[in-house]
Amino acid sequence: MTKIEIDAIDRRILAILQENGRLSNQEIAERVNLSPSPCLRRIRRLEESGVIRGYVALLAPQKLGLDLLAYVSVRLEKRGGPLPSMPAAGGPGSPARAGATHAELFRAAVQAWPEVVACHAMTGDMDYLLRVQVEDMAHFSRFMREQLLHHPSVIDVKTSFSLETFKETTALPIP
Amino acid sequence: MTKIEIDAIDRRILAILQENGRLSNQEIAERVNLSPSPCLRRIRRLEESGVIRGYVALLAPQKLGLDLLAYVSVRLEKRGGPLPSMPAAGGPGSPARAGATHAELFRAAVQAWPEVVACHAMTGDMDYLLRVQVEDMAHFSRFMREQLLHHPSVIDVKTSFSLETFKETTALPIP
DNA sequence: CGTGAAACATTAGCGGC
DNA sequence: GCCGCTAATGTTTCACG
Repeated sequence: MTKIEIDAIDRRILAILQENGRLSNQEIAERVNLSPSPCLRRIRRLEESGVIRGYVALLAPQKLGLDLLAYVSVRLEKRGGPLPSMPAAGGPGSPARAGATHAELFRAAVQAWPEVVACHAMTGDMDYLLRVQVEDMAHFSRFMREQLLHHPSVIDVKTSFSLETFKETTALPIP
Repeated sequence: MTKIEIDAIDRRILAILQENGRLSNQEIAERVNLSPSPCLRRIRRLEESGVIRGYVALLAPQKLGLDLLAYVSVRLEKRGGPLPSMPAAGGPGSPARAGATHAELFRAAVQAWPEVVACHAMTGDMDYLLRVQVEDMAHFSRFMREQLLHHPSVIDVKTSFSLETFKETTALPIP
């Protein structure tokens, strides 16, 4: 987590790459009025410092048949863990660990569920907010029944469905 | 919105590009056991059909000083628009249009606010869910006062803050 | 689907401001 | 320190078998 100086040119480079991560270094260099080598040096510096976390392709959920997006608020059991003391419990491959708290177990489960594309601990009545992307209501129902509600740490859930998405960007407002 | 067939190799290509959108075509071709040209043809087809929406760089909010993430539920005025009938109201550059509904005005405002990185119409008590990314509580407070609560269509808001993000991926679960 | 060749892009080293 | 040039290397892309 090295501290890093970001000047006006760096900010322009970041703004460009947030919109199109596949532009060639030459193209970017032209747009920021630099020659290719210093431009590339800046990009590498931004990558190595972690300001640029990575490059990804964005897919269209509907084209893949992922027509249902839900936000699910979750409340967890607070006291102790579900396995108070089982020294050698769970064979290899079991996610359960002795001494694991409800929160730890829940977070590990969330990592393993591909339909959960985001999970935050939140202020307010509920403990976690999950963003869940699935094909349809049948899949959502199955996910709730067999995964989320089946999880021993989950006490309560509240779901809201997205009717329509009006804005959805990975581009952050660069200060 | 052309219908498109996606086979097992296409799915592997999509999975790879969702993780790293900057891999060379050669590298991808190797991983899916194809030579570069048919692999590139598949990628182009996925791009042109819209399954691949685009390529972006992902930035680290904290490295940019964007330390506060909030989810804001919004309820809108339902009846009529704020300008019931002003034939030529609003100079050039004004977003207000004669006959615009509250929902239309609100959505246009959301598009123009860079701190709002996502906006969905939702089921449940509230009409919209906004994801808001800002530097700190001072900026959030200013955004609420001067933008969101100042908007004529907004009746009521409820905010939850993210305490910690445990999962956050742009990678969709390919069915 | 695969091959090969031309066009293009990336990257390291070096000199100059 | 940061910029820009050059030259070698690697990658993309297209016509064709």
